[in-house]
Amino acid sequence: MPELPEVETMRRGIAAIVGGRIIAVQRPPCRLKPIAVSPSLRTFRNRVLQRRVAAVERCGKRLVVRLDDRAAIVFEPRMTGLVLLEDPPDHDHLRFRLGLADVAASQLSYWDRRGLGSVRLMAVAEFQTWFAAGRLGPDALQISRAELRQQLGASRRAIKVALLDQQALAGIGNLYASEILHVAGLHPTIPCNRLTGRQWQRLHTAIRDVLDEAIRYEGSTLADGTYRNALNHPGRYQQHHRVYAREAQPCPSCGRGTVQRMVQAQRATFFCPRCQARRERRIAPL
DNA sequence: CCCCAGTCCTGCGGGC
DNA sequence: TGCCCGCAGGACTGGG
Repeated sequence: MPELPEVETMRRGIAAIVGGRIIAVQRPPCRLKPIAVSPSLRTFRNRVLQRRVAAVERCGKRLVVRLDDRAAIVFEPRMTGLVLLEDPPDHDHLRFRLGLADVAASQLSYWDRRGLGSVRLMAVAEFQTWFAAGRLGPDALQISRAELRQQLGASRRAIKVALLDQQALAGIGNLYASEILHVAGLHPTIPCNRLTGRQWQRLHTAIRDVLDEAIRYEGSTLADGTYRNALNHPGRYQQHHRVYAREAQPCPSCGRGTVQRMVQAQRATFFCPRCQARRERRIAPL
């Protein structure tokens, strides 16, 4: 579930590791299937021990810990991964740990309940090649309106499905796709190539507004309680969701529609049929 | 180009 | 009380 706002909150939360020297790389004993760590732990250690953390960045839903030697440790939390300074929620799902010296934070932990996430050490050149190959589109917070339209405009896919395409733009997942379309007043099934210029403008604004708002509330912690920030505190944006997981409840925007749930590309989509009508009400001519 | 189903993985809650 | 099953969905893959 960590999407752009949650990963950005993680990034801000671990800023205190910058300047730290890596003095340990551990994979704590765990009876569960190990998560993907590459290269092997031995090679990983050889390359990162005694290196310093130069910066902590974010690319879409990935957290990038840059080292002082043109390499980076890339955390990809996928559904249930957390990057923490504090002790994790439990030790059964603690998957990976960096020991640090010379900074207040003595360790950085990667915790992942379902274990779908990964930790990869990459040369920065390798990472950039990966971007250049188009595996990851422009970051959803950086993308311009023109770029957004360029990336998605020709597609016949439903706009909701297209927003999840990380090759088109990076950072939006299932939860925020529904929230963004609601704020933009767009029906989730509209094909991208049918959106008008005005609708692209609304979509672009809504992407920025919803993601910024979610970051301000430190992301969304759903009913399962999994998501935590770097200090093991839950997010608060779930209290401000307009449609996500609010099926059959009154729409908080118009107060008259009822939030509907549908399935697109095997994923739940939530929307208000009144705020997000397939055919927009046209402004009455004079 | 794009859609769909299957894969990975664990925990939770519904149904019986 | 327990067990099975479906569901959650991010990234990826193979088939159509």
